[in-house]
Amino acid sequence: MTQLKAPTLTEVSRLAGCSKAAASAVLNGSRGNISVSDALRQRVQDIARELNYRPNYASRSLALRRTQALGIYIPRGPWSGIGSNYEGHVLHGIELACVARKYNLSVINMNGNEPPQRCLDTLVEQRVDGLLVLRVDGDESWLAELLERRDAVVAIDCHRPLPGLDAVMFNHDDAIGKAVDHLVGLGHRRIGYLGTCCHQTVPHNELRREAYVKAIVRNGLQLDPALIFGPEQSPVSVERGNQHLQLAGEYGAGYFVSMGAARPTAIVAYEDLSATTAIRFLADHGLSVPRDISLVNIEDSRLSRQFMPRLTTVMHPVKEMGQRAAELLIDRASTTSGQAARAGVHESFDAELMVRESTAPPSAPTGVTP
Amino acid sequence: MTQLKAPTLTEVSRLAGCSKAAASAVLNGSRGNISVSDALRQRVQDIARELNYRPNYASRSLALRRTQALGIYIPRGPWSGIGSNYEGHVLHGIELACVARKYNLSVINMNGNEPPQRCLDTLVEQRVDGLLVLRVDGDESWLAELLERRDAVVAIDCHRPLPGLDAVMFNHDDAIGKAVDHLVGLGHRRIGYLGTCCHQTVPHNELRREAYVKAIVRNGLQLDPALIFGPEQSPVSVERGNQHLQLAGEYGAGYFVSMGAARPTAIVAYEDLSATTAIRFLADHGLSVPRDISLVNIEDSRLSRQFMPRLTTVMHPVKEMGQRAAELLIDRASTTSGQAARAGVHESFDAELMVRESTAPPSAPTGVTP
DNA sequence: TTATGTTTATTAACCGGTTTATCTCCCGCG
DNA sequence: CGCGGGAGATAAACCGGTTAATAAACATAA
Repeated sequence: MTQLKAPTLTEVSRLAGCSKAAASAVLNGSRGNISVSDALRQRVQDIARELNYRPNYASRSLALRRTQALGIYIPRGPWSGIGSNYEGHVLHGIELACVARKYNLSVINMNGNEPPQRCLDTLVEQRVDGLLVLRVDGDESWLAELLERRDAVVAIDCHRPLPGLDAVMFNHDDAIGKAVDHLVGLGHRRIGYLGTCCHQTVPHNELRREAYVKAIVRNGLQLDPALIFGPEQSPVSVERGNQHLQLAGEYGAGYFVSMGAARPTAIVAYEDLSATTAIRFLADHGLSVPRDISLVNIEDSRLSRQFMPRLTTVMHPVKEMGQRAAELLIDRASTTSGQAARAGVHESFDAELMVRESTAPPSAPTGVTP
Repeated sequence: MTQLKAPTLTEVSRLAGCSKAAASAVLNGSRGNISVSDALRQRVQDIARELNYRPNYASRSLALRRTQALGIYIPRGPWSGIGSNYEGHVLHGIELACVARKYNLSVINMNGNEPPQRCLDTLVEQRVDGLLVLRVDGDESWLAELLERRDAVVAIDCHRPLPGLDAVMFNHDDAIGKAVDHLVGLGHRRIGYLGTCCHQTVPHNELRREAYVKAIVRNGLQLDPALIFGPEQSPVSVERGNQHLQLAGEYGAGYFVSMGAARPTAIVAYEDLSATTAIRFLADHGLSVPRDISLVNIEDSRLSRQFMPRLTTVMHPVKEMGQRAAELLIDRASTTSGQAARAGVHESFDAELMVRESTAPPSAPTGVTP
């Protein structure tokens, strides 16, 4: 069941006593050669307002070969899909850009319920003018087809630059760098990295680990591989899934605790679920954060801000990234230049350090031996 | 810029050597009187597959006067808009239903960036076949117009039954009842309610407070108005906004602490931001949860599960509610019965109690005097 | 006076599907 | 042989907009 029949342009023009073409020209700045007198213009506008006329979307899209809509594809990832802080902020940014440019947002996938191939369909069916793809990590073969077809696509958080693909990306070096610098500034010398324990490829983890290594070296510290917790140090092979971040926190904390006096005095932790689980584990083993060990978390959330202690966090401007991505996409979608070669714009976003309660100067002298 | 030209039905029919009508009938079970031979059917299907033909969405919508799309409107509320656990789960459920029924999801508003009147436009423009509206609380006058036009609308979490409006709703009585029963079962007799401190109407808060009163009475306990924290007990008039939930936690905890020995031995808290802030305040004043005071939280989130202590929570099946709402809407949108009088279906959802670490038997004898 | 332009429109052809009305076979039946 | 009827198709009219082609009216210039 649908509403009472909506007024059409034909009706408006009939009531205004003019042609459809004239009415059309009035109700949206026509790009053609049609011009209208002020009197007629006024008449059409009055009638349209009176009838509460709105152009039929399907018809307009059909005629214009343009939908003024963007699609968004959010694959299920190591995070919890939409509902996580990350996706929420990205969507907020995207929506801001869409509202500003009068675009609509069409959801293709929000929770991994649909295969990525559905993106292809959506574009071929011309439901949307362009596509935003979140978190391009593992297999991006399906993206290749989109790029080949010269569709408008922008990736948000693409783990490595893909030729010809526009993307907004995290500057992991900056984020981890700021975290490490902060800890070094507090006097820490033995800084651990608590990554994931998932054996499947999780690109962020690798990029962040590399960033950690760079930051340690840049600060003139001794790089100790034993201070890095990753899948190799995990006692159990963990599948990517709901629980793997918590398990990383637990196993990672266990790993560091088992080092005894050689354990790090500070930890950079991959994500807030890991970080908070780690803190709980440390507490269960008599270690208090930040008294006995400091911890910096990557990415922000309510959890980071509400936890006891509140987590010192380095966070990316996720909302702004979403907004920028949507702007890039709308630009690309509305560029008539058509088949021009793709440049592949890559924009990288720095992070911000939020100093809260989970970091403090090391309690013991910063030597290696107890 | 857009993709290489997509194949049209006309092209398919030309290559198959038949009419558009025949091709159309093959590629979607025609409801008309057109029948096609197996040979032609096969030929058309082969060609369509080869060309990777997909019907143009706008054209199809125009001809069918139906978009197979649902709109979702999420006003900015006391919660943080999308990105919160609540919205995330609702969306997940909605998406499940849409995928199952082959509907698309179009976003009208996710973060309060657009006024509700935009819903009207979207429906008049026939962008969507129906509308899901989240969290109908304060002013619902704009909804009246939609109902008048007999548009397909389903509300999710509507604070009170609106005549003629389909809705899925929280059963607050059940949720708060389970929370209070749990505490009573543990031996608590003085149970407080920590609501909001926002003077503006927040319907959930009122409904939950009423549910609290019913539950206390039902359990044969003495109803003590002093055990209810609401806007009247708040030292400061707080505007609805980002911080009001945290402030409620702080002021509410402060209020209960100030009661001295007469303070409740257990608290039912409105929301997890309030609950965790309250726990922090109590800790700052030497009161430990659950040792000195128990706390049950309403609604679940990562925060509830990761906090120390993990929060005992009563939670509604939000995902299922979203799913059911979308199903109701799709039913209503696809019912051709048209102008039939609106029944106004209301479905109420019970809650589940998750017992975790923030509740325990009261430490002191349960009398009123110290 | 005639050529030239400008303003103000209209007509009709799209866009790419769906569907109604119609038409032709071909078969069986009386 | 004549007729009804179903299977198998087609042509053309929609759906509701946009726009190229065109034309009428009028002013201006040569």
